Amino acid sequence: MACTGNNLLGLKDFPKGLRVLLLDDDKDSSLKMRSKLEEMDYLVFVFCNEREALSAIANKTESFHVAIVEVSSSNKDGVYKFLEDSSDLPTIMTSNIQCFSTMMRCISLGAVEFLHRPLSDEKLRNIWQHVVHKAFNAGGKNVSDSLKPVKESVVSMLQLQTGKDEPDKLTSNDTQHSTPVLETKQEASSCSDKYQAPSTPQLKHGTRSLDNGDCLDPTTMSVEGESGEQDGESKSVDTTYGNSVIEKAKQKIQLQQFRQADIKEEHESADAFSSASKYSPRSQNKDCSNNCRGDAAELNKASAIRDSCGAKANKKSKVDWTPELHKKFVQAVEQLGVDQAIPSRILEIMKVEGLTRHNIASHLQKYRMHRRHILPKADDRRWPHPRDSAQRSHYLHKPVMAFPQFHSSHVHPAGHAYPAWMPPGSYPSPVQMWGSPYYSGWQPTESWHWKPYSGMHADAWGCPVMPSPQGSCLPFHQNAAGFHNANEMHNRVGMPSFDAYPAEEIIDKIVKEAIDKPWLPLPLGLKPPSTETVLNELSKKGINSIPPRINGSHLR
DNA sequence: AGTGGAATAT
DNA sequence: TATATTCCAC
Repeated sequence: MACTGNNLLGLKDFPKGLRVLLLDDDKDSSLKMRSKLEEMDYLVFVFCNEREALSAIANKTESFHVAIVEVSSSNKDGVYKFLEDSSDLPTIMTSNIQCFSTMMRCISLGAVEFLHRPLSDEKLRNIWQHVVHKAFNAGGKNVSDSLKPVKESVVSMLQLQTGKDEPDKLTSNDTQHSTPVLETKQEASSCSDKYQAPSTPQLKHGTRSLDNGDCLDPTTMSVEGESGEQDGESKSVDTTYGNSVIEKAKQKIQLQQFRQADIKEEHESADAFSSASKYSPRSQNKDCSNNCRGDAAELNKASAIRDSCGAKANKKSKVDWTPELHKKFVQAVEQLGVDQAIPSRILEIMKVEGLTRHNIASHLQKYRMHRRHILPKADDRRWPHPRDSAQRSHYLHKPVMAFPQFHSSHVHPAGHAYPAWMPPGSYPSPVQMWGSPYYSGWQPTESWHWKPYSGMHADAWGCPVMPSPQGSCLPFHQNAAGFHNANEMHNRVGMPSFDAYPAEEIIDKIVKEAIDKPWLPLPLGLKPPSTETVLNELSKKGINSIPPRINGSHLR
């Protein structure tokens, strides 16, 4: 399989004999990978957990040329540890998960490349590049014994290649990697320090502060639940991590997380879901009592290196109310009207597979509770008479506090991912789904797990979600923005404080918007007024037609 | 029996 | 804390 191209004859059977450390706690996955690699003439050594792998490395230093490490939501700790402790070994990450921070952290810890599954054969075959790269970048003296032969081999190959006008492809259809690598390596010694993977934008090892590199995102974890082992190489294995990837992941998340919740669902592919238990760095395999392949893997003995990893575990039973899901929920509630929103109907409208009435009831309970906090006694309130400004203010100031959520959805419209370099404080934390999106301080680890998909928090509790994309929240957002700056301090549960009241004119604006544009959803807390009152009001404002929404029918 | 909703458990 | 589960009235 390896070296099939004509021009590879000169390269002999180069990758042959390169020793690959394969760390993957999923048995099936590692077996597949192993056989592929062996087909390519690599020598593969499979490990189920990082301990075994690390001890193998320690016992026989430099006995591996390159490592391939599978990272999943449940084994990140181990993987990070492995990366930390095996800094000398070029390590390629593979994963089903689309978690940017995980990716970033791995790279920061020294991984040379992060490949998303499914892996193409080409990617796999080309892992030798990292070995060569290291061989030439480690500096003349520091080239380890195991790398010397590689280096010499490559040098001789290059000499053989001299005279050919073109470096050529190493494999029949390799597109990007091999050529540049081969071209560079002659001057590699003069090449500066970086050991840069051929296709992965990479940070210098250890340069990056990892203070916030934890992981972060159950939503992301959900992604990996997807039939990871779609062996078809159909998907392009693009190592660049563009927004499109994130977007795709986001789109899938919802379905996946419910699929996984469904007990009947059997084929869970590479990674079982463990998002139910929050990931806590540095607590390897600790909280895995009820599932976690990590445990199983850890129990494996070194002698059993090449097998016995299995134990796919657990189905997650908890529904993860991702922002998307919540958005859908709120949408349904809005559609039904808060008063008429009952679990069964919400369920109907949401049409989310796997979601049960109970799930919704539970969420609804929480939702209502939250609203109650925001709008204490709101139910008893009546649409205030504008003439009585004191009363109006009294009635409105609390409902109004929900507006910042519009801000959230507008300044950062759903579907827009923030650049990774954007300081975390620069965008509203998705964590504030239930509360104010304005708290911009650092979140506890488990709290900011949505960060990578920062677009996802677009809707917050009570934020009326538009059924159609009209940008219709804008007015509210603008209004809200006017006062909310004075209101950035919140209590510990993220609820807005009510100390500062919005300016009267802002309230006026909001009310006016609500009246003038009845097709927009009412801001949270603004109860549809009685027809009578409204008619009164409208006539005062010179409006004679009665918008359908105010008339009692629901936005559809 | 099925539902909604509050209370309670995990 | 978030979500599931239980309980109870209807």
